[in-house]
Amino acid sequence: MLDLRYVVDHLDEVQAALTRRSAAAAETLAPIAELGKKRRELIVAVETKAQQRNAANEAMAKADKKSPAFTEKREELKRLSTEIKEAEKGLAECEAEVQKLLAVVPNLPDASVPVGKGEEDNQVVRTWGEKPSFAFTPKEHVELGTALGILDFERAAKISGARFTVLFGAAARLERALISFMLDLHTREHGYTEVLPPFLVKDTALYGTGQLPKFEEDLFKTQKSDEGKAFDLYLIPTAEVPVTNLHAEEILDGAELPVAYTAYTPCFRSEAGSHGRDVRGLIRQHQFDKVELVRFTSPETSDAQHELLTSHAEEVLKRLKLPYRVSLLCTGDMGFGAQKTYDIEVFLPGQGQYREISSCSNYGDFQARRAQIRYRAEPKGKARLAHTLNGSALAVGRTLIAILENYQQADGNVVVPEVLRPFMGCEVIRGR
RNA sequence: GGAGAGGUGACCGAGUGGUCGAAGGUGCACGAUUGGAAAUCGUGUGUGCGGAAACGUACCAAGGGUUCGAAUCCCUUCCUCUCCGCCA
Repeated sequence: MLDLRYVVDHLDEVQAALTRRSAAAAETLAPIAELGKKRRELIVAVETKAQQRNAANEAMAKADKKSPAFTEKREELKRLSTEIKEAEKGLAECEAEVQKLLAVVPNLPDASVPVGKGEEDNQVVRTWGEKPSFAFTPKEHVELGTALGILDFERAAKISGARFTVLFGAAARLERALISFMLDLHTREHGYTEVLPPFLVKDTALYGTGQLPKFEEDLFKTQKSDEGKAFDLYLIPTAEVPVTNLHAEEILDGAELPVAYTAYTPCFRSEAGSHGRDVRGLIRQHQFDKVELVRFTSPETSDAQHELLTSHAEEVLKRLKLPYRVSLLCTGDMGFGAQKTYDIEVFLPGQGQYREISSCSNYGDFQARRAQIRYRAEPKGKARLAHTLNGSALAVGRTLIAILENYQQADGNVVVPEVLRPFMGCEVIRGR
């Protein structure tokens, strides 16, 4: 969420910045600023009256309760009190209105983010690794996995419908190996603390990270209701939600920054708008595994921390010897809350193209303001909003695909990347 | 699921209608003392909002109500703890 005060006081500047991302979003700013001004006026009005009431009440406390003056004063205060309640109601409505509007305004893009409409305007900033060469036509993971009997889409559909997959044998084990490998790397070498958070969260947590109120249709919501007692939790779409909210409404000790967490969780997405895209295989699923990195930093260091976090995600691909490239997303392709995002795309020989396997974003104070995540740089200093960052490192299912496609052999078997062999207990996947 | 007890500041804990943003303690910060430290003493120590500031205002789980006035009384919800039941 943007800072209301800043929007009111620097409307032109904020409008210009947001226009780079979306003209439509920028148009909502003027009415917000108007309401912001109105809000200030209402606050002054309410507080002036409250001050009168408080002073009068103090006098009442000392007055003789039987005197006629007391009775008279009481009547007067009754009126004032009613007035205050009215005024407070108006203020609350104004406040609610402005919050409602502000809650759906996306973050301002960082100055270094290129302006663009969509994917095609993203900038490739670096490429790593050699694309493998094959003496045969490389297959896609669906074909490979199905032939090996380790990926089963039909049975998944029987149980759960479209966009689910059953992993058997070596694939299930590979998934688990990847999770362990990634977590070990991040905890032992990159300094992250491992977290295993709840997979069901309250709406407030989703509001904190920005999925709500605007993107409810992408989420799965539980509905256990009995006799008026609601149990309305959402399945997490990413570990970012519970992990970032770990420090919601907290004031962190500046000396402990940056705080770095890594978490494995399954992720659940209804992907309501994605009908027809990536229908085959496990690229786009309702449920998938992901290892996430989350960092809490000071504003001064968040850019450097963003580069660092991205490098941690890249390191996973380097160790697995999977070719990839890193793109700086343009304003039109960035997520709602991000101020700057790098996508890491892995090369999939079967598809003959790069596909997203990680997205690493700096959210600035956008999430911190929503979730009230603050820190104190000096022991007696003022509490300031922290910056939050997160990135996938990596999306496990897509990593599994990348391994199948990049390490496939002419006979349809798949060589296990060296670093995973201790976890897999074998060098080649030959079937279940 | 049944029965009971609670939710007060960084923490512990007092406070049953006005003088309470809240005693006392711990912790923390600064100062004094000391060769240095411990101990001791003194001072300070929440957050948001409005304001250039002075200051004002709001907040004692959350929301609503009673009252001129609520941390204190009433209602609802949420959460925590104890015992029993159920359960991986």
